[in-house]
Amino acid sequence: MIDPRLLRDDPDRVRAGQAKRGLSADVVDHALAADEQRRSSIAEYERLRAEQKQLGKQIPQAQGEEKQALLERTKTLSADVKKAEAAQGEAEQTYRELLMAIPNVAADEAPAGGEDDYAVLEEVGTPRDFAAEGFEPKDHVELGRILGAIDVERGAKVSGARFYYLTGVGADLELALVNMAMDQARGAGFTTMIPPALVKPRAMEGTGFLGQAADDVYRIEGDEMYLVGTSEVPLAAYHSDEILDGRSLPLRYAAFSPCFRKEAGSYGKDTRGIIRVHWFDKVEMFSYTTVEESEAEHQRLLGWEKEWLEKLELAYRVIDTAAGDLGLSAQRKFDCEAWIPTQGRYRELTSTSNCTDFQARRLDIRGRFEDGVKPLATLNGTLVAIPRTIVAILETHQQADGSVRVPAALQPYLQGRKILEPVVG
RNA sequence: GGAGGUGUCGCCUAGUGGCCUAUGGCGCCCGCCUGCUAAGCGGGUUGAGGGUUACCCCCUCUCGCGGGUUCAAAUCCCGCCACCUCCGCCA
Repeated sequence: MIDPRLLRDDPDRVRAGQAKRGLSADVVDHALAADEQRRSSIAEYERLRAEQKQLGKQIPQAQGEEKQALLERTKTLSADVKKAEAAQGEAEQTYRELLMAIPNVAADEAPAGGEDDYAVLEEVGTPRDFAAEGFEPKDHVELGRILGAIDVERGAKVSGARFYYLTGVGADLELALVNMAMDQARGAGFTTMIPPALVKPRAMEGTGFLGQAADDVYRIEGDEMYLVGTSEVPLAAYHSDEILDGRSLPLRYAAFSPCFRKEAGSYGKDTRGIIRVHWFDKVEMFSYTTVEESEAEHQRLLGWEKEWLEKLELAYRVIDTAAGDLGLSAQRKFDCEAWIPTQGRYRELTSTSNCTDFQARRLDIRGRFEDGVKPLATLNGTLVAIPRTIVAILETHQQADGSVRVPAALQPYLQGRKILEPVVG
């Protein structure tokens, strides 16, 4: 939810924000009108209610006919108050729905436009030149089969398309990556977390995943529950309805959790392998801080993501996502994209978003500071999304014989293995 | 899933229809006192919204949440949620 103050005092900024995302500004005008309506209905209700309270006080003291007259008047007043209250509630809800539909105002620095209008901030490392080395790289599905690491056929048999089993060294790889990521996060001062992956509507709604993103969310039939698409959801909702001590900030959490995505609208995209799947595990970083500090915190999250990719010895680039490709809650987003040899292009491995006070307003997360109580800022960033990271590692570090070199930093987490050897021909 | 109990301000707590504009304590903040500290004394201390706006001030809502009864609800009634105890089931 954007700051209602901003909408009222500077609606042009909000309109500009809509335009930058390629969205209509109509909702802004509708929300402004609803705000007017809401305020006048509040005034009307409060006027009647004050009168009712005033008269109510006189009744116990009144006697006889005077009392009868008062009772007569308050009886009709009582009905008016009820009506006014209902009208106010309705106006309030209309306003709130419109306000909630407005996405966070993109940062000035974020590029305008859609998916393809990102800005490349930097490229780190050099994509490996397999032609120069004299062999054709195998893709991760083939490598996964040779190593006995990934079983997509049985994943499809048991759970359907876009499911997989990690087996043997594949399973070992996930556990190694998770432990390594958690060690890095712990070392950076994060509190480690294992959050629930099944949440109530409030958490989903509060993080902005029930708007246009709702198609991508699994809902549990018969219960008002959702499977999270990222642990950002339970981590943001963790402190909902709380007022945190401003001196305790920033609060940083790193969570390991499964993630579930319907991938609606992605039919035909990335159908091969485990680049795009309905379920995967992830270690996610999450920060609570002040709006003023959020930009610096965003850079720190990006820094930890880069540190992570460098330890895995991957070639990657950082992009500044265009406004139209930001989630509802985000004001700015950086993606780290690793080079995938068999695709000949960079693919998103991690992503970090600054949601400023957008989610905090929806979830009622505030901080107490010397100058009062204010909504906090929330930020999230991927440390490791398992399947894509495995894809990048296998494809990047493969050798001509189908074996895969283990990056030095990962070796201690893989029982000291330096090479993953093929188990089938 | 069944039965019973509980839910009041950061924490504990008083409050059984109008004098609740919610009590008292702890903690916290400000001040006084004081070699230092502690103690003592005085004051302050839920949050949201509206009006007004330099500051102040006024009003409404907020006793787990939502309805209802009533001129009037923390208080009575109904539903929901959370926690506790017991039973059943279960990894």
